[in-house]
Amino acid sequence: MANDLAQTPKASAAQRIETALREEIAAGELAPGQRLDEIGLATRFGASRTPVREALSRLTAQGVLVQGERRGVFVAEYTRQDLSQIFEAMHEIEAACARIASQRLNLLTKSEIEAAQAKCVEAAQSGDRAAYLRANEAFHTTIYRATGNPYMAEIASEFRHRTGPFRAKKFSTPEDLLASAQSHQDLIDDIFSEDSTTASKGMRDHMEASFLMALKAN
Amino acid sequence: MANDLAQTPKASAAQRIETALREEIAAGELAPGQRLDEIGLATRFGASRTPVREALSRLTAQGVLVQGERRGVFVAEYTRQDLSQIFEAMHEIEAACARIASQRLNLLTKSEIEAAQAKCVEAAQSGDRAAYLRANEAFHTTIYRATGNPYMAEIASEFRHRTGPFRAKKFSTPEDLLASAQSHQDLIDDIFSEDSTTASKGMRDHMEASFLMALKAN
DNA sequence: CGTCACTATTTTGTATACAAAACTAAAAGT
DNA sequence: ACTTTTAGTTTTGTATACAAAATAGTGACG
Repeated sequence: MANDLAQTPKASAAQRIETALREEIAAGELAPGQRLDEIGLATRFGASRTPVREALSRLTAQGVLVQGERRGVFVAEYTRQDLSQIFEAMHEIEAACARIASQRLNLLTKSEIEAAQAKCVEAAQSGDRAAYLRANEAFHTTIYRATGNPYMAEIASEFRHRTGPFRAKKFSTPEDLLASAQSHQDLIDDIFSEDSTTASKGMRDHMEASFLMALKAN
Repeated sequence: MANDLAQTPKASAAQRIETALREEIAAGELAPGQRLDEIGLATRFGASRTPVREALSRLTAQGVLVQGERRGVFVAEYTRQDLSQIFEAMHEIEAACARIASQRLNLLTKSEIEAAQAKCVEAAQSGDRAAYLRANEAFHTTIYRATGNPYMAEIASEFRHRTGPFRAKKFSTPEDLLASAQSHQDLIDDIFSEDSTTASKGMRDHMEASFLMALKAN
């Protein structure tokens, strides 16, 4: 039995680098607009430029990075307008997920959503911000999966990744965590109503509240 | 002044290969499920494996290609279920575009949409199938642009490209063209109502009708 | 006759090397 | 002093080489 601590025992270097960079960007460790030089990353990850280039190439194709005018790849940097448009698109996609999920509910997906929400509540009550961020992520991912549509789920995940750096700062106070968890509960009620209009409106409301919370943190 | 016939004078080899492959796949020259071997492509394009790998990597990230279980990259092959899921996602995104567009109408976007529709009607009445396909494409793209949200527009375009090979066969009869044009007109009415619910429902109806037409053609 | 093991070939992933492009900076000329 | 040119350095893109993994093929043994 392999060591569980070795997270990705047989992942290629390119994949390791890709996910590592994605996480760092999502966590805001790599600031938007920052330039990523290949050789630096190569030495940092103890690899050559080849796998680094592959990782950068894929992240660029996903919109996490952007290719500069002349030279270099940069962490995607968004103007206020860009951000508002990206969030608008994200809201629409999340609402569509909620809509589809509401039409395809079953005992399994329902229990999965409830389990994910339970973890959110737990993290919120203990005031563990990092844990809540993870649980919140998992909650939304659970809804994506509940659509039963992997294509829909993938776009939604992609947008979540894109907006990661800008959502990272929210949940500044313990009260925010509890408010978010409550908002989740309202959303669940709307989705479980199995009415597509109610479900998508519920998600829009939740996303709106979440967005305002993010704005407040900046 | 440079020669206009040299389409991409300073495009990198990797980009040339990427777009060439994308077009071949969209045109159906490379069949779904077909394996793409790096060395073969390299010799075919007169390049080395490095730019080929970069192109394959990006196309994989975009879902045009898929990585096989064990070995090799393959042209994405969709099962009936996959297709239904992809179309479902596409419908949702198109509906979201219609919804946003309806909230952001102005004289310019209205006239653009009407102009695009006029070309559809013209092509439909003259029974020019190829022209209608182009006009239809332009019509939907116009709606994407009318959202004022390039991110939304890009996802929508992406899905339209993905489903291109499977929508190509529809519009078998001249009556289909006229029916589609009429469906467009209904859709325009719904969008111009400036009621987001009506607009998104209108697009859903249109997409549904269009989808059924595509099914009929197979 | 079938199964297992071992070798050989293909294929992928990574490293390194090199050429071309572009930015930087310094020097020369006006 | 300012522009232009030109050398130098960084950086990107591509090619080739090599190692590791995987599949296929071959033969031996049950």
